[in-house]
Amino acid sequence: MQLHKRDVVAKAAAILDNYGIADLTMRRLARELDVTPGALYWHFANKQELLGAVADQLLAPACAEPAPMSWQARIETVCRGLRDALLSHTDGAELVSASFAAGQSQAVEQILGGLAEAAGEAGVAAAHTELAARTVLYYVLGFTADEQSRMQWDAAGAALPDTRSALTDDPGTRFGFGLQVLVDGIAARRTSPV
Amino acid sequence: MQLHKRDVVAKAAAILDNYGIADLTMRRLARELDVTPGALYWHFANKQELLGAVADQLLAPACAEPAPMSWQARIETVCRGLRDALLSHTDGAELVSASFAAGQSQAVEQILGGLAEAAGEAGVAAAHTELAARTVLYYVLGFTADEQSRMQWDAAGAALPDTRSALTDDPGTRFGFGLQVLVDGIAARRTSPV
DNA sequence: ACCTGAACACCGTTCAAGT
DNA sequence: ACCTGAACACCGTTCAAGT
Repeated sequence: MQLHKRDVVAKAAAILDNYGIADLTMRRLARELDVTPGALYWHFANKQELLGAVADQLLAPACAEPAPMSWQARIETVCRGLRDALLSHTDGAELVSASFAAGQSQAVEQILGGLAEAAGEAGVAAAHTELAARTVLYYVLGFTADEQSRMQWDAAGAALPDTRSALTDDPGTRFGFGLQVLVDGIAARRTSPV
Repeated sequence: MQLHKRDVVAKAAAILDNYGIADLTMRRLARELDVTPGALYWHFANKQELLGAVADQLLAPACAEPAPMSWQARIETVCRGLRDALLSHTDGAELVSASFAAGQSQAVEQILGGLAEAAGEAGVAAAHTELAARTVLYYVLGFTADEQSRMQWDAAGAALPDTRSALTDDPGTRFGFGLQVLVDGIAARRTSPV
């Protein structure tokens, strides 16, 4: 039967989850779909475009507009949602970072828009809201890519020492620290009254 | 004559500068050094280790300990030095990000140490200085990788519109905005008097 | 000790030709 | 319109064998 874009994206996501981004190749994807590599190029211009489609599917849950709330809560909600989405698939942060860098993720642009809006509500000058949004995004992508690569290293390595304290070792708490830094920093950049 | 590590790293840096990271392959590097690809594996365990050595050479100018100054100035100095080093070679930010993610850059760890020290001077609790340092690093790497990939896009594309205002378009100024957000955010995280 | 030769197991992409 | 077959131009890594 016919190959559809959505089947290709779904199989790509499955490979990502089961084997990681290094094994997500056009040839392997074609093999698992029982087609020739060339067939994929009828549906996607190139590998980057295909990866962008996978990234956007992965980010769909993080694109929902949140209910009205304070700008601080909105930034926190968007960032936690983004991190959760990235963590939901193996190498999700790496995939999304690459797609963003290649300008192939419409979903990231949307998330960036939401963050910029929140920065505007915080009182950041209109000319700087986009900068504030990008600053936050770089943090979320950097932190989560790091977190996810450590998870893989840990999974293959020794057991964790049980001297864990939530304040320094729980990834969610660690993530929150940087988030708080950024929220406080944005508050300090306000140029207009709220 | 004999192949030395430093010759390999120097030639790799030259390929990076002239053709970009996509063309920095083990086979091409070997060809330009007039050796067989296998020869490189006598000197380096794998490609990641070699790229780590290139990253560390590139970052050497950013590793100098700065003169005594306020913690704010120190963070700014370290970050500007890091960005300058990344911009000094084509795809420098991408190379360093990859080497850092692979745990192959001793220089990045050193820079991270300097940032953590500055956070400590700012009054951030000892348990959190490393988190603060990473937050800053993710920003510098993310911003600069983005900046550098746009440079390549612009170089191939149309001329820039001349409606440029330094406040929103000069990359150095744009970089400073996020830096200020982080510095102010760290100041807000102080738990002990300075 | 240091390097070659040759192989192994792959890549992304293109495109004439088929159905 | 959609896909195959086959090619093009590559990859990283290993390792017996040479010097």
